[in-house]
Amino acid sequence: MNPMNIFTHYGAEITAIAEKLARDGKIPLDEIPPAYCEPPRDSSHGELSTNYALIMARPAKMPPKELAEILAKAIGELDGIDSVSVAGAGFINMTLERQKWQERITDILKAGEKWGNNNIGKGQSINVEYVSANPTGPLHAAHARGGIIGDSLANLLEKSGYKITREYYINDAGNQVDVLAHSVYMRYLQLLEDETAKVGKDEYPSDYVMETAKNLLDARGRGLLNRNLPEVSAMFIKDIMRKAERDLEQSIIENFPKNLAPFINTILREVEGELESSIDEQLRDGLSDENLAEIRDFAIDDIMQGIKEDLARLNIHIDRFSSERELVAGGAVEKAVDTLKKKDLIYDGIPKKPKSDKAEDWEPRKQMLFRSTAFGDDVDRTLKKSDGSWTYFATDIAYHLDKLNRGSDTLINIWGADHGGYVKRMKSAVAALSGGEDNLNVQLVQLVKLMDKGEPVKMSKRAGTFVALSDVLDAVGADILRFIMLTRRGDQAMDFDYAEVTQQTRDNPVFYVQYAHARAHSVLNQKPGERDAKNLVRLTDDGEMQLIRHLASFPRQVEAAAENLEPHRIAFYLIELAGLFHALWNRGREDAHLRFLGVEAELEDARLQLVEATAIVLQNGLGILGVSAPKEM
RNA sequence: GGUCCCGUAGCUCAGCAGGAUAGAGCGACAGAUUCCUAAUCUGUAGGUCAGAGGUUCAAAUCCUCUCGGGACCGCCA
Repeated sequence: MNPMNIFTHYGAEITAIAEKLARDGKIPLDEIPPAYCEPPRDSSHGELSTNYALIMARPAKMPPKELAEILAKAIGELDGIDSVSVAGAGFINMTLERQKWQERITDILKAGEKWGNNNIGKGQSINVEYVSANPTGPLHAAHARGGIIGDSLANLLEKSGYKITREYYINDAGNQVDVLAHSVYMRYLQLLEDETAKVGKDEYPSDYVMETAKNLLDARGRGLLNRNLPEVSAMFIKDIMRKAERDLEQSIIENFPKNLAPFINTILREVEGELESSIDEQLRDGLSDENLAEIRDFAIDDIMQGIKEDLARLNIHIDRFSSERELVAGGAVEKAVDTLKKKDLIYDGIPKKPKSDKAEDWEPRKQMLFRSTAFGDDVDRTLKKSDGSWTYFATDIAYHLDKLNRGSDTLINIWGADHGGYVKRMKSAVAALSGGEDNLNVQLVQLVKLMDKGEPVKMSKRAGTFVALSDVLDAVGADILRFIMLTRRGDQAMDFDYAEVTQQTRDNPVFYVQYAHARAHSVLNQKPGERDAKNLVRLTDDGEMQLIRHLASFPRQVEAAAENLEPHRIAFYLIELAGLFHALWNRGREDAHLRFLGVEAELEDARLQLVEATAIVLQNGLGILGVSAPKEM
C-alpha cells in the first residue's frame, strides 16, 4: 500500500474487501484480481471510479450491478470515503471526504522532489541504450529524437525505483571508420596544399571532416605525411587523366551527332568515376596502417567530443560510452560465440536468399550461422563473413552479452525505425544468452522527416546534406526541442520543419508549462515563510479541488508512463496541469476573493501551499522530461 | 513475397488497463487586462475514430481482412 498514491491506496483497500467477501462466501471466486481506481473521465461521475465489478462479473457468474452493490456497501465503510454509488453497467463511483484530498498537499510539500516516485522497479537494474550514433559525423536533428526519448525514459524509470545505466554504443570498428579516416587524410593533404588530394565519392565530404583535419594538422603537424612513390604517381596519373578527359569530351561534342553526345558523356563519366576511385584506393594504400590507425583514432575522438558537447547541450546524460573496438579487441566476440556454441546454437550452413530488391548479386555460400529461428526469428543469421571477419550482428551479440554480464536484469534499446528488421534477431540472441528469457526490450522510434518550409530535406552524412543538431539548438534551444519530441508518441512518424520550429517558438506548449511554474514562483516569492497544514481545510473552491485532484494523480501518471515506457504521457499531464493552474489564476483576476494573495490570512496560507505544491509537481514533471523549470520568464 | 509502425476535428496530436456523452493545442469566430506575470483566460463552430467483419454486457482501444501512408528485408553499418 502506498499512502502517497491515493489511487493505489483505495485500489488495495477494495481488493482487500473483495478478498474478505470471497472468504465469507459472498463472492464465489477463488482468485481475486487486484482492483484499480482511476479518475473518471467525466468529473460528474465522482472523483474515483472503478470497473472492478464489471471485470469480476463474468468469472463470478454474478450480474455486475449486484456485485457492484455488494462492493459499494463495504467501500462506504472505508476511511475517507464520502459517498459511493453504482452507475451505468456496474461502475462504482466514489467521492472522498474533502480532507482526504487536502492532505495530499501536505504529502507533496513533504516529499518535495521525491513526489511522484514509486517503487515498481524494486531496485531491478535496467540498461537503457540510446543515441549510439556512428562516430563518423556530428549528431543531426533526427538523432535527437531517440536521444531525448531514451533520456527521459531513463529519468522516468529512475523515478520508478529502477537502477539505471544510461549507455551509448560507439561503432568505432569496421569499414566506415576507415573510410572516415581516409576522408580526413585527404583533407589533411589538401591543407598541405596538395590540390590533387580528393575525397572519393563514397567518402565523407562535409565541412566537419575539414574541421577534424585541421585539428589533426594542429596536433600532429606534417608528421603523417609519409607518402610513398606510388601515391605520388597516382596523383600524377589522375592529373593527366583529367586533362585527357576534357580533350575527349570536347572531341565528342565536335564529332558526334548532338543527340548522342550526352549519352556517351554519361558513360564516360561512369568510367572516370571507376578509375578515380581505383586510384583513390591506391592512395589509401599509400597510407601506412599505423598512420591510418592513428588518424582514425584521432578522428573518432574528435567527432565524439563534438557529439558529447551536443548531448550536454541537449541535457542528455550518458553514464557509459562502450566502444565496439575495445570489445572486439578484448576477444568478446569469440567468447560470445563460444557461449552460443556450447548451447548448440551455431552451425555452418547456407543462409536463405534475401527477398530484398537489392539482392541481385547474392550468391549462396556456406557460413557460420546462429540458430535464431529457435527463438522466433524468420531465418538463421550469419555471424562470420566469407572473408573470415565477424558480421556486425556477431559483435552486437558480444555487446549485449557484455551488458548482461555487467549485471543488468533488463536491456532497453532505443532504435530508429530503420533498424526494425533487426529486432527479432537481436531479441533471439539475447534470449539465447540469458537462458530463454525475453529481457531485451527494443523501443523503435519512428523516423523524423526533416522539412524546411514544407520541403523535405534529404539527410545524408556521406552526401554532406543534413541539419546539424547544433544548428537546431542554436536556433531554438534544448527545452523547445525536447518538448516537441516528447509531445508525441515515439511510434508515430513525425515531420520536423526546421523553419516552422525555429519561428513558432512563442506558442510552443513548453512555454505554457514553464510559464505556469514561473507564475507560481512569482506568487511564492511575495510571501515566503512557514505554512500551516491546519489551514488546508480552507481550500473548498471547485477550481482548487480540481487542481488538487490532478496534483494527487501525478504518482499514478508516473507509474503508468513507466510501465508503458511512454515518457510522452508526462508531457501531456503537465500541459493539463498548467491549464488548470492558469485557469485558476485568471479566475482570481475576475473575482478578487479567489486570488492567492491578499485574501484572509488563513485562506492565503492554504492557497500558497496549493501553489507551492503545483510548483513542485511542475518541476518534478519537467525534470523527468529534462526540461528546465525557470522561476521567472 | 514477408516483417514492423501509423491512419482520430481544416492542421499538429492525446485518448490513461476495453468503460459512461471521443479530447487538447493551433487555425476560424465572439469576448476578458485599474487587480498575484495576457507567453494567460472564457465561450462558439468543427468528428461515419480510414473501411468491412468478428469477440464482448461494453470497441477509437482486442482479433481478421481490405484500402491508404511510412520504415524495412543482405556477408552493409
